[in-house]
Amino acid sequence: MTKQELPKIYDFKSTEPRIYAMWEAGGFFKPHNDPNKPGFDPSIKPFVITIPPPNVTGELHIGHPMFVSIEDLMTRYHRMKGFSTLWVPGTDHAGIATQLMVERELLKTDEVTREELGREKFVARTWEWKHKYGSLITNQIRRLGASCDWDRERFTLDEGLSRAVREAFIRLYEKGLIYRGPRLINWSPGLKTAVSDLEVEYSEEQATLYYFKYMIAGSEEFIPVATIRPETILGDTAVAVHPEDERYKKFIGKKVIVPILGREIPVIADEYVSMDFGTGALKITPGHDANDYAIAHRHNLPIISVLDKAAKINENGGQYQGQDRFDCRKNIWADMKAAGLVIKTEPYTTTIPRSQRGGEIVEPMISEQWFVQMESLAKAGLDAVRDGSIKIVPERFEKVYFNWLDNIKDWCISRQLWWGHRIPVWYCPDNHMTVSREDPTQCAACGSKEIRQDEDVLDTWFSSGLWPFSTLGWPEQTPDLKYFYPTTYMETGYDILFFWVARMIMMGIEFTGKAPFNTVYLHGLVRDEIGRKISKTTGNVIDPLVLMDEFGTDALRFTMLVGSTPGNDTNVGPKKVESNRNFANKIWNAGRFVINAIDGLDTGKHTQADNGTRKAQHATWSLADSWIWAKLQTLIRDVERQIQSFQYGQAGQQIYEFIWSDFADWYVEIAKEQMKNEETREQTVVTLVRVFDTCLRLLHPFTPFVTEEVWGHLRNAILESPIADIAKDWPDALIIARFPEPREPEGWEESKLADFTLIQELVRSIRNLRAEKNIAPSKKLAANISAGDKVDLLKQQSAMIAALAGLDSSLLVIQQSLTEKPEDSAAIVVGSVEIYIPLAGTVDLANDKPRLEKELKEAQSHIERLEKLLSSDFANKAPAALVAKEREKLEGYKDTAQKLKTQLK
RNA sequence: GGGCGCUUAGCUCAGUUGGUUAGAGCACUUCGUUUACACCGAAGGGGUCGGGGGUUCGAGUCCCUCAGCGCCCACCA
Repeated sequence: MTKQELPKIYDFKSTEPRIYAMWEAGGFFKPHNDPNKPGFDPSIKPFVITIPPPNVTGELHIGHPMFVSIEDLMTRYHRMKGFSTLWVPGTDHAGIATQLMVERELLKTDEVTREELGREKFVARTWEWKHKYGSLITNQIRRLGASCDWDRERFTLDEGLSRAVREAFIRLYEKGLIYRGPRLINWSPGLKTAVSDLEVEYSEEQATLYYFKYMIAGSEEFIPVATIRPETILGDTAVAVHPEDERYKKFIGKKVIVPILGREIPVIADEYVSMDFGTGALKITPGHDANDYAIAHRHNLPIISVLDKAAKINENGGQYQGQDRFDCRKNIWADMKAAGLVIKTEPYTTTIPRSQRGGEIVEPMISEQWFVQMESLAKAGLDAVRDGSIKIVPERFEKVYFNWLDNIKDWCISRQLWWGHRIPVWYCPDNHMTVSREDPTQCAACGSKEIRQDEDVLDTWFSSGLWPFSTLGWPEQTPDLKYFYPTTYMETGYDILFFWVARMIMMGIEFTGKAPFNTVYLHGLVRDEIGRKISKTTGNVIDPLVLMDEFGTDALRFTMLVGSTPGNDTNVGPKKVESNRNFANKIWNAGRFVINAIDGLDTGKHTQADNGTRKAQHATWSLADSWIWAKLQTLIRDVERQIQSFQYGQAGQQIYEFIWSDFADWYVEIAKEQMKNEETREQTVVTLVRVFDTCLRLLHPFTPFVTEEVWGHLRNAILESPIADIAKDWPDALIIARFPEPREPEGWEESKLADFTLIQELVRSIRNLRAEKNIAPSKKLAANISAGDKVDLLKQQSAMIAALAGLDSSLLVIQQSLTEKPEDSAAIVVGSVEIYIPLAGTVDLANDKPRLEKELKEAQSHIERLEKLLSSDFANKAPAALVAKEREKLEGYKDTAQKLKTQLK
């Protein structure tokens, strides 16, 4: 492939699908060491991630690129490191979300509700939906470049995982950790199902506090009580006061009359009641309030439910029966007012419990549900993190995790939904329970054939909690499970630490005896360009598909990775993605340049030195060759260290800067010069190739598409060139190439770095002068250089300096010291080096003085600072090397200052 | 009521064993279409690192404290 055939602009649109198809068809996403295949070697270390399964009916949102970018980076990095790498993909049945979606669709197309359709048909319908649209999200995940082993794709409701769910339920049940019973739970009236504590969100809202009278039976006296939910008065079974409260002590043990209903209920004493809050008296509604429920238990109070499943007042609500909870609130208050029981109302800010899904107000209600007893599970989960079996990144989330598990409550796992894993419990007419791994045909206790299965399904998170091992075949001891479990990293958002991560840990330990992963990496949430939470109502939704269409997948991925740090939220907007699109294009064009350089090599003229021989030829390298190679070694070390410590953003940033600033802006420009010379040409191309190849390898986990594409072209170009040996052990695709390792010892050729930095400074100063003096870039300048002890270096590098700074080589004089100061020249001073640019006639040199004075002033301020520093305790207490470095700097500035002073005389 | 995070250039953010002129992208100014790239290049301008105190030879980085913003957890009617 020659330059003409490669377009100037990287065409990600046609490249990405082609590259992905190539990877997938090539089997590159599969672990190279597969326990199901002959030749399996158990001693090879696996690296495993199970994907946080997206909702099967979901569509790509901006959160997906975040986790895919990170997990794919982790996966690709380890694959390139030689691990037998497996990223298990899959989807979640997402009970409520999916059911709602299908219900909505059903209503629209068929105008029937799910109840009208019936359970069996509805579930069938949902499966249809899943088959039809389930691949939408996985294809979108593919588009992000995810290198998952799609042959191992799983679904939480598929046969194997359903078996796992049933096994897990039964084991917990047999252990006595699962129980069923009426408890106060959070009820979602719209969805008509119980939800767990975690699914309730509390929002601060303006509400009204209603003050009213609880009349003492047979008396004109009353106890004032306040409530936010007057309709719950219907379910009151006591009024509680503090035992020490002088105001109400006399009423303890007496009866009060429930407004409107006229029931008599006791006045009780309980220390829970705070005397200095509200009226100091508390109405007790055990059926609809968690605290009241607890108090009722202490005092053996009856429990009255007044709401039905739709949150309408039930038969216990007397005349209000059938009213909606909020209508009842108004009506009962009006009636109480009429009865003279009302004291006052006042505005009040309080926390309102709302359903995480849909946002409706959730009601605490008594209901028959299934629970998992969490205490022992939580303890094991705590220990695993405490003893270091599991590490959480960033560490601060460990505290959050501990805090939650330390205060854990039993988990309500039953949901009154149809889409999900049905609870594997059957009842006979005598209400014997049969709990079974296989669907039973008769009651285990009485043999009755008339058994019916529990109507409820399990909380979606119950099956997700098994994900790291259920996807690998558990409860079967499959080869996959034996080799790939426990998995390595669990990467997900901090927002589901409790929902998912904690439960996977607890269930993993419970069922497999092992922590399901050794590291939890938590990423932050994606916010919009100015840091607002993304929501449909704000209208700031960012569609990743649009971003990919416009800027390419690599650009989006790089944006996600760079500038974000573990556990912190990230702002994303099109501008960032655009600048990273430019980066992809930069890589493309750097590639074009290198390929072009290879194509320029003349087969006849070049010896076929092999790679090893070239490696030994450092002595023949130019300063620039050594410099870029030395910087590359540092880069490799830094990137390795950063990836190991999960600083992916930093790693990406460093590679970016190396490619753009060091390689493209400096080395490539120098290479253009070096390639003009037959003697340095081949070596230059070899350096270009080796450095650029390393860059592509380093970058591949970040921006897989463009690196793979360019690398392919590069490889082809090399293989057809006289330096083909360089690529002779390269694999077919970059995705399976080895990740770079340092090739030289630390600190290799450090002196070259300093030498090159001096050249850079000189070149910059000359360019600066040109800019300041408004000298046309095309104008070649003459220069006299007094180089002092750098004379040999500058003489050797004169061609390079001339080329980079736009000097005329034939008018470039470099001497140790000039015999006399050139007239009519602008002077530049860098340390001991003085450069004179004759500018007579072109510019007015009279006004050159301020420039030099400014520089002198600057140098002097440095001298002052450094002298102060070096005369302080710093000189005695700081590491010697550091002190020496500062001394050297001081000498440099002194040189500069002194020379500038002479200039100014 | 507890806990956590953030506060660094006009904007959005990096800056992990404390090391001495604090970085990037975008935006801005000037110049430039030199055969990798104008999705580019060159040269610039711009920051008392939220305030105060402390530890240290040395603090954006560690400790204390205050302030503002945000998040999580929590049973006060």
